[in-house]
Amino acid sequence: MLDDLPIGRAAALSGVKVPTIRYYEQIGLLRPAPRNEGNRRRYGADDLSRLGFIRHARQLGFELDQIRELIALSEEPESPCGRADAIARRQLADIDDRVRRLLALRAELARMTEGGCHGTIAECRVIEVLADHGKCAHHGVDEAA
Amino acid sequence: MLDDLPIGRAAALSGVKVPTIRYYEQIGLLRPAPRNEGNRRRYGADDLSRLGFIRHARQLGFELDQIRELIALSEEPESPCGRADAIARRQLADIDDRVRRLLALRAELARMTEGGCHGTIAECRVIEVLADHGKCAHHGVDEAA
DNA sequence: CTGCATCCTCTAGTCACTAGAGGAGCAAGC
DNA sequence: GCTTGCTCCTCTAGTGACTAGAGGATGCAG
Repeated sequence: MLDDLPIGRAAALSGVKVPTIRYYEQIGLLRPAPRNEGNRRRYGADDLSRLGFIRHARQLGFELDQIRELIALSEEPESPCGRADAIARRQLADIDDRVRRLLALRAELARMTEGGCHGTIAECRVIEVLADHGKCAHHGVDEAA
Repeated sequence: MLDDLPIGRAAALSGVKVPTIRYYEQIGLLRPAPRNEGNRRRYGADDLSRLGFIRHARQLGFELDQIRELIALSEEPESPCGRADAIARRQLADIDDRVRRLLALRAELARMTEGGCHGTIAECRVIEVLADHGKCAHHGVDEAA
């Protein structure tokens, strides 16, 4: 009976770690679990289902605030689904952007490591390329500093 | 003369933000800058070059510890470059892995948003798919929770 | 001198967890 | 009943790479 599970069982069944479940409760993504006389949390099927939803959304790269919104939407079955769709589409665009950047970075690293490495640092393409930004093939990709 | 620059100029010329420069000095990636009588940091060409190296490596996704190591290597021109090459190759493999995962996630999101959205939450594929993990096309991609 | 921009240190926050200290509860085995 | 080992509890702080902002000092132009 999925109705009286300790947190360890809930973690095992949901794939979400014990401390992470506590964290989600703390930040309000999961309702506060009722406790037994020993003050231990007790979880039911609804909780497992919620955890699965969160886990799945995290895997898809949604941020917790987006997940919070998706959950709120899921609890209002009569509302229009445009908002959920927009969140997912934005996520899709974000992934596209990240892939594009990663592929550009990959190309540069491949160039760097091309032909292997047979000598010393003084002749090393990896160090050389990092040190000479004129050789940087992706100016404009500014995601840090 | 690139030999007596205040931090703001160094930031502008290197593309690394003022607080980030201070941060890099704090964590030892950048030597502590000499100060003028007003206790303001002064930077020279070598510093700008170092900042450029760090920035470029960050853009390529190297972690600061890896960058620390690459810098140490770059300061020993006679040493074998196998280590730098290995760091870069690992980064390449990491990017490949991330792209692969992102593409799998993209496929699932695309499926989710396919056909647009015309109704309510009760019929919403985004919410439906997140709620039903049997429909999850990428079991095994476990990068969170 | 005033005002504004730049610089300083320091503390704490961001995001999504994660680690661990110190203690309590629980159940099986003796 | 006692012991042992596992699970659970709260709380604090850490991770990585920054980032924000408070409160104050410096420098320069008007």
